[in-house]
Amino acid sequence: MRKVAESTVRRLSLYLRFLEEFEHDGVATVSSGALASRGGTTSAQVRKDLSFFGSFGKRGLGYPVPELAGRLRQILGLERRWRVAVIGAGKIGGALVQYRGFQQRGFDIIAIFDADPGKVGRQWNGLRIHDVSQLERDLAGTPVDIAVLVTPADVAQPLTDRLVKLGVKAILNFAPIQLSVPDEVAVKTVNLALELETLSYALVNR
Amino acid sequence: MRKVAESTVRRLSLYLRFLEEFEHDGVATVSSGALASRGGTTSAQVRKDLSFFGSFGKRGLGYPVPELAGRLRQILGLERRWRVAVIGAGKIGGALVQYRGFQQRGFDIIAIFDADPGKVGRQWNGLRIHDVSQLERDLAGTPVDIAVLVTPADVAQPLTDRLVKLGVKAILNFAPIQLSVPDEVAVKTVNLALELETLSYALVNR
DNA sequence: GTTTGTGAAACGATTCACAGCT
DNA sequence: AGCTGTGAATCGTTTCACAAAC
Repeated sequence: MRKVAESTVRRLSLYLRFLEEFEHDGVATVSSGALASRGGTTSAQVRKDLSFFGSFGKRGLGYPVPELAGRLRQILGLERRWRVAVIGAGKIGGALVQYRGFQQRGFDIIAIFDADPGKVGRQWNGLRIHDVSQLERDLAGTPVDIAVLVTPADVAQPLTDRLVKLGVKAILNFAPIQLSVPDEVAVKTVNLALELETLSYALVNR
Repeated sequence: MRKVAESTVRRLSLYLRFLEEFEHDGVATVSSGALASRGGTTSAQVRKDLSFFGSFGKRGLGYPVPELAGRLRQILGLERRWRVAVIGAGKIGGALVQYRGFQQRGFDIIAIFDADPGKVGRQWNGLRIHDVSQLERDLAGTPVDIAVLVTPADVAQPLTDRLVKLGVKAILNFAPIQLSVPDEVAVKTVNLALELETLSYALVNR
């Protein structure tokens, strides 16, 4: 079960969303074709994706909606809650902290940090913004699973090094920089400028 | 020159960022290896990526930094400015409007829309928030190249249809939904929940 | 000697197609 | 009859390796 493509994991995440809609509508079983059409892919792709993790369907019938949703939650690690620290209390950090989707999906923001003394001490969503210089002290007894980096590019790498030393095993990075981390740490970078530039490319190349 | 992989375009965008740093530091030429190490890829990959668009280097020497940067800007469509409309004046929309990277890279936000009467009429960064019901009237004489969708999922598709009818040719979508558009319209979806779930998957699978 | 540009090889992901179960 | 599960075929991307240019 090791060595599943990232593209597969992303699709599983989409399938889960669709399954939850089907579940909500009281649909009992769903075919790979139905799942595929909702997700812009093919039925063969859906079956192949699921086959990496087991066989959950019944031939001639399809997949039982609640069971498959449950298995996907299990596979994606959504049956437990994750402890998230947000580093950077700027506009994007603020939007993220407010975003209810985090909580809903099992991601609990347990701490917010910033370097600006004007922001430190303020409350956001009931959480006090801490001084990032106290990162090590404040997180000493508090395991953090995921750090969300929402800082300027120039401090992102040193902060990453500190977070890794604190035992953080996954980083969602919004700084426009390619972070270097040890192999055992997972990083996902969201780079808005880059997304816009792929659109710009698409606009000039047609 | 048609049919270049999206992964290639994304890397070109990264290379451009590095080239601009080299340019700033007064470096005159750069090898594919140097570019690769900054971007977490290989020298062969860099050369292959560039080879889709021409040959810009000198054997034995490397690539002339300012020339290559210029060519990449050209390829990526960053030599002109793009007109961007933001649909949705929520937290994320606000963060985007404030984000200086847009302006810097040639993306001018020319209009903001929202459905909430409490927000319509307010000023954001010198731009008045317009009523989204007036989208067609307000954009009638104003060509929009790119729309940034920052709305709830349930209104994203109908809004997309209206935007496409208005001639928008590219959409940066933050709504957690798979948009359907005609072939000639480019869509990039940024789905934060999905990014978090890939991290969650990485955390449980090691 | 160094580094590009590029066919060819290797690798990885998607699609096909069908046997096997319900 | 319908739909899954999966090897095999196909397609696309990355890496290799080397001749050509400087």
